[in-house]
Amino acid sequence: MITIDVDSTVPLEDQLCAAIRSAIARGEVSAGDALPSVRQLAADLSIHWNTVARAYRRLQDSGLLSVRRGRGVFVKPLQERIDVDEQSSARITESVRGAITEARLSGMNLAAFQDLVLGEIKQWEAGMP
Amino acid sequence: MITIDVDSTVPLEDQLCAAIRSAIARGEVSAGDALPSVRQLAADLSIHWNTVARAYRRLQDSGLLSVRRGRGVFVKPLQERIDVDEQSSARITESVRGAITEARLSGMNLAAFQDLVLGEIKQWEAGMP
Amino acid sequence: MITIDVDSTVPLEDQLCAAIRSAIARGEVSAGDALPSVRQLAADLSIHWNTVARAYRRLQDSGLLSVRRGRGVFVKPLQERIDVDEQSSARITESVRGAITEARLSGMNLAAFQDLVLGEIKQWEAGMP
Amino acid sequence: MITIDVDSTVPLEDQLCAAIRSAIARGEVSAGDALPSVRQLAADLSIHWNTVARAYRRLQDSGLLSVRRGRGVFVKPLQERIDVDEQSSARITESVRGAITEARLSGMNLAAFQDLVLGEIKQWEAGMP
DNA sequence: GTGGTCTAGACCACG
DNA sequence: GTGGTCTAGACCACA
Repeated sequence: MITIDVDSTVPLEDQLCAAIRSAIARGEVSAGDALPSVRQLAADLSIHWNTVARAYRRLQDSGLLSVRRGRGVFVKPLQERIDVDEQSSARITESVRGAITEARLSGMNLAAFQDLVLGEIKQWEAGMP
Repeated sequence: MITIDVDSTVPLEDQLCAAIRSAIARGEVSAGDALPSVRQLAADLSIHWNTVARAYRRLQDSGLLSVRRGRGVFVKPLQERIDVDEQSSARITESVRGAITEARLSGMNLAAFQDLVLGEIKQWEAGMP
Repeated sequence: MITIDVDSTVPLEDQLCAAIRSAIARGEVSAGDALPSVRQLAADLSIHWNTVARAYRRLQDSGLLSVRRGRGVFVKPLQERIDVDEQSSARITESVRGAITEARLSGMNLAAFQDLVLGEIKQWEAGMP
Repeated sequence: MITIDVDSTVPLEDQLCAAIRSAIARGEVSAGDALPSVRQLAADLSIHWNTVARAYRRLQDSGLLSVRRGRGVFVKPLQERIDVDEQSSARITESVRGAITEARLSGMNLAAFQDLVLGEIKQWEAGMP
């Protein structure tokens, strides 16, 4: 399910991108699936369809979606995605370091953090088919 | 070392906050240490001092820094910080999930991700005094 | 061989026109040769036959193809083509300038660019009957 | 000088991108120079400033410009551009082949084409400092 | 002052 | 029907 918070200071477009990325990552939509049309999703979220179109386009540019005029929007299969190799590896590491930064700043115990991470990974594992 | 990227779309102010948080988290500056003055840091980074002042202000509001007029800016010790438990726990989890999302989107192996995280944690451990 | 990229932002119709023009230019199909039928080509490319029909129509209008109902689609001989002198000269110059713009933007050496062009021309020469 | 044709079927945004690329390539604006502000250029061209902003952003994404909120828009020096190596080389070759395609389609003589290209290159040379 | 985001709605071209 | 482009103008955040 894709949801956004119109009261957040984070731009709707960014929220949408994140929500869709997350939905794909969690497997809620699979490769080849069609996403709601620009106008449909906009209506569901009560935002302007232009905002949805911009988010879809950004995700196409980053290789996650295939936006086809007159056809609709589709999730690309993993192997056809562009950035799998170079960029994404760096982005994952960056993400992990960001999490560690948060943990250290709040004085979290090293062991506690490790538990947290392993717990989240377990949930990931559990959700897998 | 605090660096920023003037070409990024991320506001300089946000970048600064993140960079200072990260420096504190990595232990480059310790509790009680003084940070460069607003004008000094602004000159070092070639940005407007107003931007630095606003970033310092935000970090003060979130309890990380102590800004004393005429004295300077100092890193607060952990126990004096405000947000240790309440918000930060949620933020850490959010961060970890973000990392997992990235990993899944790029088709990364579960075990590989776990290795990556544990490796980063080890580096954290090693850097600790 | 005619290929298209359904994920491109460039309209399929435009891609098709360009691909056919290129195939003719490269001599893959010669004057008098028949092109695949609208429905045949559409099936080969997995696109709507309407799109193919429109592309053929455009190329007919620009004098490259001859579409004969019930017979098929044929490549016109050069001398029967319409636009040999008038527009095309301008278009060629425009094309060349575009290439030069690209070269300059990427800081390419003048001599290197000249070599590149002469090399490509040689390939053209070699491919000629 | 940056001009566009509002009657063209080519999107204004695309025309703008091309015009700015060309202006940079021809050396009308140099590395470090400021471009007109979004609203200024829009007023000059009698189009909406949003369209200008989108074009500027695309050129930033492709590494040609540096768009700084609150500061303005600047031309990046060559060495700081992103795509100099891999992509642009392919794009130049593609461009050259496009020009050759046009030439062959219009039945242009091989020697004539070569002359045309060398002439254009001379103009490039002449315009260089 | 700058650019960024969002809404609103017209109009177009593609499939 | 789809998405794409452009205009228009409000509102915001940054420098």
